[in-house]
Amino acid sequence: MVDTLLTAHPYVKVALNVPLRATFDYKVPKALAYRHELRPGMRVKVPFGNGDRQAIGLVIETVAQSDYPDAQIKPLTALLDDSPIIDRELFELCVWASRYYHHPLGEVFFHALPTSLRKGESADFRSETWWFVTEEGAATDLETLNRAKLQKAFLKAAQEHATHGLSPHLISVLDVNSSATKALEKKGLIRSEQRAFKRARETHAHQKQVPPTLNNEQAAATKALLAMKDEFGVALLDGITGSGKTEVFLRVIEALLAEDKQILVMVPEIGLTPQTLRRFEGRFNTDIVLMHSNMTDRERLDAWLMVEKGDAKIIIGTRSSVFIPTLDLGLIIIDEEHDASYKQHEGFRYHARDLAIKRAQGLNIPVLLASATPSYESLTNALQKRYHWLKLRQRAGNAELPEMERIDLRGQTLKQGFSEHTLERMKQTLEKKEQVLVFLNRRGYAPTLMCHQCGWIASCDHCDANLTVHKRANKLHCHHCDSHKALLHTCPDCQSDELFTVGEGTEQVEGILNQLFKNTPILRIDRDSTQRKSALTQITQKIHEHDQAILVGTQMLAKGHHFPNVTLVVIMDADVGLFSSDFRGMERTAQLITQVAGRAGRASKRGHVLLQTYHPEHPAIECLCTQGYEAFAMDGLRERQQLALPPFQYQAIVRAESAQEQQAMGVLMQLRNQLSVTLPDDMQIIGPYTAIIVRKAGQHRALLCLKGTQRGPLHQCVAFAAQWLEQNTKNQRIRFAIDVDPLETF
DNA sequence: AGCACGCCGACT
DNA sequence: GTCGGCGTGCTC
Repeated sequence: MVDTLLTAHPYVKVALNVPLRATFDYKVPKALAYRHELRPGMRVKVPFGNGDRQAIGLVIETVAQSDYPDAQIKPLTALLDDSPIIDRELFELCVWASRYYHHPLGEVFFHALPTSLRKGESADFRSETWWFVTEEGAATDLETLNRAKLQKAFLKAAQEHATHGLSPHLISVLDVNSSATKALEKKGLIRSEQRAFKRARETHAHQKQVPPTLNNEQAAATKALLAMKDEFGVALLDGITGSGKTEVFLRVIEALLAEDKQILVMVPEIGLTPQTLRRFEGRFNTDIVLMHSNMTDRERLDAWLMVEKGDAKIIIGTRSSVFIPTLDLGLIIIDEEHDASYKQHEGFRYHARDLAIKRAQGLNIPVLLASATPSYESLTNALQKRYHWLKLRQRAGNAELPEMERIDLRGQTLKQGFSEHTLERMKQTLEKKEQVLVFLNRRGYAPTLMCHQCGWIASCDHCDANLTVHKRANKLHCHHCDSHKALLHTCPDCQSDELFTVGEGTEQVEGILNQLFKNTPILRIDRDSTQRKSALTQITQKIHEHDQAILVGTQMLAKGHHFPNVTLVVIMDADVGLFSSDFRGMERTAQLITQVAGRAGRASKRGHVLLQTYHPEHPAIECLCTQGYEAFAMDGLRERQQLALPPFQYQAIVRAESAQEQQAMGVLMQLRNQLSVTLPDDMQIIGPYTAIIVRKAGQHRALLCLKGTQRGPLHQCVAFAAQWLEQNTKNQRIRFAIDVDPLETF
C-alpha cells in the first residue's frame, strides 16, 4: 500500500532560475520518496543541461505522469529542505506575480529568496558552540589546573557562567581563549552544545520614549486603522510633511505587537532604513530586522530566518522585502508609497506596492500606504472609495506650511544659475543662523562638455547620451551605462583647447557657493558624495553641528531626512519636467518639489521655498504654489482621464534590445503584425518606436506599447507577445523584456 | 542564464 | 599542428 502511494507521483515539476517560460520534470528516486515527502516550495538539486551541471530548483508539484519522453527525464539529485522554504501563501503570490508580470516563474521564485538560499545553502541559522561546565567541572578546584593557564581561565569562566553557559559571543567578551576546550572536554569538566545562532541583538534596554499626544487628525486616523486590523483593506494615509504620519504608524504597530503579530514596514531606499530603525527602537522593546541591499548575504539570511521563524516582529525593508516569509503578519506599511523605486526597472519588473496589496489580500490583513504626495494611482483608488482615505492636514506642533514663492528668471542676469533675489534671501537666512537647502536634480559638475571652435560635444561611446563632467574626479561619466573616461582638455575633432562646460550640476553649484559664501560650510548630498558607507550619516552629523550651512543636493534630499534648521529651500530649476515627453513628468516634478519644500521649516520656524522658473505663470507651477499638491493632483487626474492615460487605462511595454541596429525594431514590427490579426476592440498598439536613448550600453533599443481599458485583453496580448518572442528570438541575439504597468514609457 | 559544440584565425 | 574566438542551440 505504502509503495503504491509513493509511486503514484514519481515525477516532480521543478522551476529553475532560468529565463525560460517552462518548468522541468524530474524523476523522484524511490529511496528519496520513501524517506521524504516532496512538497511545493521545497528546493531540490537537479542535473540540468549537457555537462554535469547541477542547478537548484523549486518544487512546483509532484505528478503521476509527465508529457516529456520518459527516457529523457533525469532523476533529481537531492532534496535540500525538510519543509518548504516558500510557504503556500508566498508560493501563490509568486505564481500570481509570474502571471501578472509575464515573467518566468523560476526567476520569480528565486528573486523572492535571499542569495545564499538561491545557491542552495541550508536554510538554517548558523550553529555555534556553547560550553557548559559539568558537575565534575563545577566541583573541580581551579588550583589543580595551575600548570595549564588557558584551561584554568576557561574553566573559571565556565564555572562563573554555569547556568546560561558560554556562548562564542560571551567568550570573546570575557577574552578567554577557547583553545583549551578540547582538553577540558576530554577530562569531562565541560561539555558542548550546538545552538542556533541568532543575530547578536544590541540590548536596547534604554528608556523607551513616551509617545507624544496625538492631535485629533492623528487620533482619528489611528482609530480608523485599528478598526481595519482584522481583515484585508487598504488605507491611504495622505499626510503633509510634518503631520506626524510616523506617529500614526507607531500607534498601530503598538496595538498589533500586543497581539503578537508581525509588521512589515517598507521604505523606498536603504538611506531611510537606519533612520526608521532608530525611531522604532526608541519605542518598542522587540526585535527589529532590516532588509536591504547593503547587507551581506549572511546578514540577509539571518534576518530572513528571524522573520520566517517569527523571532523578529518588525521588518524594515526595501522593495524585495515584500517577499519575506512571515509567521504571523498583521500589517504591511508602505512608506512614501509614491516613490518610483518600489518598481523594479530591470528583469522582473514588479511593483512592490502593488504586490504588497496582493499579498495582504491573500493573508486577509490590512495595508497602509503613506505619503505626503500620493501617486495618482493611489489617489484614484481613494477617490473611488476602494481605499480608506485618511488625511492629515495639520502639522505637528502648530508649524505652518512653507510659503512657496516663484522667482521669475526671465530677463534676469543670473549669477551662476542663481538670481540676485535668491542670493539675497540666502544671505539673510544664513545671517539668522539658519540653514539653506539648494535643490538641483543634476549630479556632477556639468551635464555637457563642448568645443568652442567646432561645436563637438562629449558623448558616450556606448550610448546615445552626452557625458557628464565630473571635475573633482577628473572624469567624464555616462549616467546611463556607468562608463567612465578621463576628462579631456583638447577637442578630439579639431584639437582646440577651448573646451567649455554647459549647464550646472551639484558639484559645480557646491563650488560656486563655496566662493559666494566663504565662511559657510557647504555640504553636498548626492549619489557621488554619499557613495562610501556611512558618508550620509557623517554629512547629516555635520549639518546638525553647524547652525548656518548650505546643503546642495539632488532628489536624495527629498527623501525623508529631517533638517530642523533649514528654513529656506531653493529650487534651482523648477522647469525641469514641465515639458517632459513622459506623461508622468508633471506628477513626478510636483512630488519632488513638494517633498523638497517639505524639508523647510519645522515647529517654531516657518519655512520659505523659492522656485526659480522661466514660466511663473505656467498653470501647473501656479497651481502647485498657490493650492498645493492635492489640488494639483486633482487637475492632473482630470487631464489623464480626458487623454485616457493611466490610471484610467492600462499599459504594458515590450522592450527589445540588440547589438544590431535594425534587429530589435524589426522583431517588434513582426510582433505588431502578429498581434494586429486578433487585436481586441478595446486594445491599441503604439509603435514600435525607438527608445529615447536609442543606444544604451551598446544595445539598440526599441519598444512596443500595448494599451487597453480592460486588464483581461491586455494580459492576453502580453502573454501572446511573451510566447511569440521567446519562440522567435532564440536564434537571434535579441533580448526582450516585458514591463507591465510601466513607469517609464520610453 | 549557462554551457557545450562547432567551425575559423594567430600562436607556443 | 592546436588554443581559443564567440555564433548557435539546448536544457526535463
